[in-house]
Amino acid sequence: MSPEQFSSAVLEWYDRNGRHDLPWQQGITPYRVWVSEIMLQQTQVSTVLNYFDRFMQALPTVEALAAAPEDEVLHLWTGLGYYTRARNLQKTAKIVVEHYGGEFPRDVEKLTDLPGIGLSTAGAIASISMGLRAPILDGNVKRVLARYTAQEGYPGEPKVAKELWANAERYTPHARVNNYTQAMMDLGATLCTRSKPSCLLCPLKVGCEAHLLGQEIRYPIPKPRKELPQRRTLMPLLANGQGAVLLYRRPSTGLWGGLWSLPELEQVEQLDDLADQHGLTLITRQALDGLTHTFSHFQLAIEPWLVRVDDSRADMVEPDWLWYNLATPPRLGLAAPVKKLLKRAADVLIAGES
DNA sequence: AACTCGGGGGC
DNA sequence: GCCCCAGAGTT
Repeated sequence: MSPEQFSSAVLEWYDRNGRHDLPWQQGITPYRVWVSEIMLQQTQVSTVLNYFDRFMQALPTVEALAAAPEDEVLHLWTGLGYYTRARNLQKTAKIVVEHYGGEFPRDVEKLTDLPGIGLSTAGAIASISMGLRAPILDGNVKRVLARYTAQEGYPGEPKVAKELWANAERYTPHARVNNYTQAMMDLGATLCTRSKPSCLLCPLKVGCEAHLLGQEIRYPIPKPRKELPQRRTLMPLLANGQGAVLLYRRPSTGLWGGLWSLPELEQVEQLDDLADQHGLTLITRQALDGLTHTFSHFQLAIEPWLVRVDDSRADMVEPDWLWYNLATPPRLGLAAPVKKLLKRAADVLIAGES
């Protein structure tokens, strides 16, 4: 789509389906738009709704904000987080009052010089409250454009950010910029969402490269993951003469809470201690192929051992321990890699007996 | 380029 | 429990 077709489609959608009732869309002034934009930095609309009107009622003008005690401003901000925003808000209010006569400068560059106002927020204030043709690139627009252009690379990289900004500038129309800016944010917030985007309702689906590829979720490319911490553990599968493996129930809280799992050892020599604790006699041991299991916060390398034991002198009733019969498996919760290992053990034991 | 600031919601 | 959210400032 040409930039004209792009912005027209977005504006038409906005007129029919955009949000027009948000508090900061009423009685639009640079002051109200500015305060809303600062509140909305890294903060969802539903959260800001609980703060905006209260803030405006207490401090209705930039002069009131400039003159307020800092404690009052922070009080009005309590619970919103990122409290530097509140302090910068008042710093900027004082500058606007003392240096600009109470009127925000109609100039993106001068706006970005004010504390707490970066390029995107400056663009939003300039376009929405002043009608200046200024692009924005907040999280919503970033997502919409990254998908529309199937933008490769993590947007945090300067090169990628530069391309996204260039596209943001390219598609920003000369007319109705105020509505266009709001429209792009609405589009990103309501249709072009991070997960489960409503592409069928999207005015840009015709030209959207990500949609064309069926890869909407792939964009924007997420921040590169830091390498996960590595841990290792030994998991012995103690198999008795009846083809059953010893499991224990993990504490109800924490990792694999309440699930049944295999014992864990740091080194194979600890097998003797483990056997002693359960009154077992070791017969043979056999290393199985290792496997890795990835958690959200670390990666676990598992070294499984199939260990045949004699349990004839074992105490059968230990709380939170049981013999899991591989031929007639009971129905209980197993950690994923444990389930996998039990299947392997069953295969080996059956193959070994036949 | 990486880190910090923060509370809340989605999955 | 992560990731992400109408980001910006600091190191």
